[in-house]
Amino acid sequence: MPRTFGTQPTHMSEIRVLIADERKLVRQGLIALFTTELGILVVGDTGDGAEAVEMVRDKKPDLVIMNVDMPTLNGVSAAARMSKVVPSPHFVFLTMAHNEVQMRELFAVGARAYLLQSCDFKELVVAIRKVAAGDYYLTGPAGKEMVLQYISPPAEDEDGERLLTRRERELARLLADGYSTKEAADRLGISVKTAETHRASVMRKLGAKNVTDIVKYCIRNNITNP
Amino acid sequence: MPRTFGTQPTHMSEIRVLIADERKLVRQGLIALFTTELGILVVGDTGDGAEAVEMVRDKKPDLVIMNVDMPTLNGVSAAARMSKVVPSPHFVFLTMAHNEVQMRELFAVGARAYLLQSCDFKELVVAIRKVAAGDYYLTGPAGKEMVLQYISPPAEDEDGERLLTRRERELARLLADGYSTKEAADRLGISVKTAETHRASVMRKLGAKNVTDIVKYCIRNNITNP
DNA sequence: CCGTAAATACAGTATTTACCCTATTGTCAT
DNA sequence: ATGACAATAGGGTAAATACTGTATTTACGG
Repeated sequence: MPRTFGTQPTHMSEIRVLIADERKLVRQGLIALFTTELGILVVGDTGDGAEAVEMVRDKKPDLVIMNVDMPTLNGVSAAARMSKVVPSPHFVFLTMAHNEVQMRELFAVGARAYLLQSCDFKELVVAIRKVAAGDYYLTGPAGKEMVLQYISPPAEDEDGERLLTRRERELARLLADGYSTKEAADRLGISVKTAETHRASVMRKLGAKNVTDIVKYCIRNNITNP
Repeated sequence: MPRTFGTQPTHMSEIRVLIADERKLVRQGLIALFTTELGILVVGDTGDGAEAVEMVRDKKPDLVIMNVDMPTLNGVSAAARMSKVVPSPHFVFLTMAHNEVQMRELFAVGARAYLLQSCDFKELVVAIRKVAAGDYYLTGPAGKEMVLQYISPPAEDEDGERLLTRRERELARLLADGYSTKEAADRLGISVKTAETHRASVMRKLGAKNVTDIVKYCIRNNITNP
């Protein structure tokens, strides 16, 4: 296991943590909480997905605490990028609302822990220690035995929910957040034409007749808020 | 002003704050941050809107820091209920993403401050002190001069729902139901041009930038379902 | 009854977007 | 290598929307 070498002259070295959450207030709050927690060191924090990838390269954290609901770069794709960095970190995901589909995706891209933001800080610490020890952690209601079920099968889609690709979902989210196709294209750094293609795919796959349907789909699936 | 009596034998008494956010992790983080901030005392925290109302009654905070995106009881209606408590607190709202319409609604129900969760903790402290001093605070991009514009004239009626005329509301509903402007016009038996006028009025009144905002407004106000 | 404001209705024109195609590249598993 | 699929992008036409006006109807206080 790559995790068992590199930073363990004394096997009681601190767990190096990177915090990725678009809400600075939340990051600051977590940092404040971690200062009282021995054995866990926050080596960096960022509100931007792309920057998070950079910081993983520079700071080489043992694990990344990431908010799933990051509009600039969603958890799934951000995690996928970070996984490519040489000493790849583990991932602890925080989510607003439990979402079965989302959870499957996250474990598919290498998540080690999945926690609700409504959880207690103590629980987060427990999760971090477990993950740092090479273990998995799933929040209460979702049983631990579920983990194995999630990490192995890529979770095929029969609900008609996970048929969206990464890019399609990112676009759908931006559209639901009120951005026009053009604005969304700018945000994603792609051509308007490409964004239109993705949008068309989203609408075809969801059976959406217009943007309104996309908005409602995203609200129903906790991808965005009304 | 009701705020100037009750808890100020020494006018340097602490500002009593109640934190209402569904995410316990965030509440704990804020509490940790506030412990280092002199003059601000967190008298309670809750993740439930209804409980928040109770706590306002019991703890009599000077102000309530509330997350707008609470599913159990949304910010607008929660604030409306709390305002009815005898020494009614001021409100500092935290939001995930800036939303013009939402902001109007919040100031209509008595908001004193409106901040993004991506703001710095220092900014939150500034906002709190301003509000405690009887002032208003609006996050950076939204100019301060906007405040007066929002607090005095907007929101004619209590619910903020009847600021739309009959026709405008009918159209908004159809749009939120997924009909195009043209289809909605047909349904209402009016010209597309007229429908466009109504739609423009709706968007102006709600501060909606596009149809997406209208959809969300209708969902928030139970005019349609997601 | 009358004046005024608001609501409702509609038009023309310029610009933007949606929506239909096709097409290339890279990745990945068979 | 080959087929499947994701991601990228362009072209062209119809549709939607923005912007700027105007006219009729309704509501209401003086």
